[in-house]
Amino acid sequence: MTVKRPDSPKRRVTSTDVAALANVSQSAVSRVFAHHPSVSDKMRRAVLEAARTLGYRPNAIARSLITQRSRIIGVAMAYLDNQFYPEVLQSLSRALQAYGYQILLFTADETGAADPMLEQVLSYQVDALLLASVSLSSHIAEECELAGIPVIMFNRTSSTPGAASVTGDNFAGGRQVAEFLVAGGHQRFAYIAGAAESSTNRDREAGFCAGLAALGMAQPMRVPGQYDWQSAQAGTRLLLGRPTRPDAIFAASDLMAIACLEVARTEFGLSVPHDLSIVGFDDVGVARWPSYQLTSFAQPVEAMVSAAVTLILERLESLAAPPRPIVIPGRLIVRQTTRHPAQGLVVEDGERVWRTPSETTEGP
Amino acid sequence: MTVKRPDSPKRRVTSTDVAALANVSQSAVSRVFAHHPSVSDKMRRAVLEAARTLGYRPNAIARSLITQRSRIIGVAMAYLDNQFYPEVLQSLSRALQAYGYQILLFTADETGAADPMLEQVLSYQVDALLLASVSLSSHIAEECELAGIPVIMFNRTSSTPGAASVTGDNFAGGRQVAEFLVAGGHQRFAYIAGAAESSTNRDREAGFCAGLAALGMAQPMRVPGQYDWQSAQAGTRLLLGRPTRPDAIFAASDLMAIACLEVARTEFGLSVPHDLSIVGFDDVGVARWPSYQLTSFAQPVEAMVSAAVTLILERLESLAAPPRPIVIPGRLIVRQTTRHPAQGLVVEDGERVWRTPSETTEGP
DNA sequence: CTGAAAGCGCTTACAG
DNA sequence: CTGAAAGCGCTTACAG
Repeated sequence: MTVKRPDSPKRRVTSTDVAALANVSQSAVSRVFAHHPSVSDKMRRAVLEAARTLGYRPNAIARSLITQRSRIIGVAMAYLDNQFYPEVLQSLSRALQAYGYQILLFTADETGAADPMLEQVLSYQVDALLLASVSLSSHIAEECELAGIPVIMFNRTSSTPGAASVTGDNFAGGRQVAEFLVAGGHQRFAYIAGAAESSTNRDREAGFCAGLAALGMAQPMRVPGQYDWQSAQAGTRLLLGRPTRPDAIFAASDLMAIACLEVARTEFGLSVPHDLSIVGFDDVGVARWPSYQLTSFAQPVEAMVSAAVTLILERLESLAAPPRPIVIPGRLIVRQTTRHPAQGLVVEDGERVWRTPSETTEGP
Repeated sequence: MTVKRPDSPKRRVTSTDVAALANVSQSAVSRVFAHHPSVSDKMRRAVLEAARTLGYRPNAIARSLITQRSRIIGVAMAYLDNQFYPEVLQSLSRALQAYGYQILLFTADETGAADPMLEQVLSYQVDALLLASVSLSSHIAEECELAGIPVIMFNRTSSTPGAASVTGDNFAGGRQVAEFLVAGGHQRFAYIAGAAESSTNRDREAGFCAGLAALGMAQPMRVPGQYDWQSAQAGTRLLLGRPTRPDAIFAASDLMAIACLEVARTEFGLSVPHDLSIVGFDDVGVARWPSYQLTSFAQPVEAMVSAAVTLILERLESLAAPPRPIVIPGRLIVRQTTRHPAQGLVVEDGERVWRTPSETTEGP
């Protein structure tokens, strides 16, 4: 009644094979590779030698089945053309590998439909799911939590209060951008929105509007967007085609800010920042490229990733920790796409940074 | 003698639970979810309803253990700051998901050490490994093949003859760049190299040199590089600081070409392409950005990914197919960073493309 | 079409 | 410290 195997090219080496060669029990082999304390040196040596001879590696699949832990973290991500996400992915992968966890990558399909993905996530018994796509509905998160899989939102929040999430300080970022632009003497503000349903867009926009309002400025002109190049391009054309155009545009992401900058320069012949100031959000690598030198509110990838890893480990390796939202503070990095206020700029780590009056203790 | 489970928050629903509720055998549940043909409609309905009630999903880990197939493809990648790789990752993920395969992502650590990664790849019983990092040694490929795991090289070749690989046409690409630049009337050529040990760099450089030689031109000046921004920047400074500087630079990747372009413009005040022509390789998204408009040899990501998926499926789902190298042809996309020859440009899919004299049938 | 049972390769309580 | 054995949740040949 042996189960027939689909033509496996070669049988893999198992702990039983190693045990036979080393003349010990299969349990002993298992104990050696699990670094179980009660193993004699003699046995350890025998097992390791036999394992080396045969080229044995423990089968993580079998281990997962019995331990109920796959040491696999599902990561759902989209928008890989926004450089922020590859940066996160690389950093996250390194951080998790350091703790012995691997990443099973899920990307949304063209339609953005999350349900086929959900089935896979649940099937593969991932230990936790990191949801890093703004467009994926919270539904998937609820289903996973229901199935006992911890969900960590990344660069987004959940509608569920108290859910685990890591975000930059989107509201404060938006507000700082407003304060910075007002201090720089700008008069007519505009906002190029990210995806309407995303928490990042909602908070960045709310912060920007609140900041302007607090300083007695009119609310910004607003064009819709989707966190992509196309929509930012279209939005910029709309804004700059108006009879009285804005003199400061805040775009919901760096990618969108760069699209805006390109349109302003090449299609409208504007000089940035002389005719128009532009601010982005994320501070991705391209923001530093000489042709752009984009002023941007920095989301610190490393700190956000560390926080996410902390949340994951808390949920997996201890019972005590309740899920919670973590907000990572950021800084407004001031480069060449904005007219600058006379005061309030300080240098940190070789970058010029804006400090809002409330934050700085230096008087005039 | 029940194995104690580390405090699992909730027991997951198994096929046995579903069987009990539906009053059928566990095998029946398994057959329904495996789409086994011999299942009565009545039973199928009963099972599916019970499954829905309980929120059952088959456990892919358990399935993997018995079928000896994880339906997981390991993907080893680095250089995620080179936009080419995120594009590949996104496309590959979609393509594999369509066939029911998932991606387990491995990234090289800071030291570039591949061995810890190797252990993980082998442990997780991936069905195949796609090696997409130029810096990872072929050693890891050999170990995997030895363990019965098919390895597909992506955007690199293997020293092992006949190994499975997918690459752009690096040699032809380099040669076309040479022919194009010579046709454009350039005189002094330079090459900014990618990582010295990489097959992509070797072939691109060899093609470029061969193309120049065939047209009776002197060999290019050469500066070393690492496929990154820093080295391209440094290399460009070296090249442009010479008493007789090149009038055409071919960089081994778009990322390097853009770094080169930035240095030429901002540090040397050169006008591109008036004073200097620059050509990249890959045709990533940023190459199309208005500030760059980079002439670049395009590696078609979709076609390369399709070929990789084909190779993977051939190895996994049929015995017949021997591993083989696949070379995907590319096109030299002509934009604004090069002086153009009077003839030989055609328009395809809205892009200007260079056709070498040997390829085109149109007379003068 | 359906069920009972073996077995995938491990971990771990139990007994010595 | 060590071994025999149960069991993780499936798939599948076998028998009916």
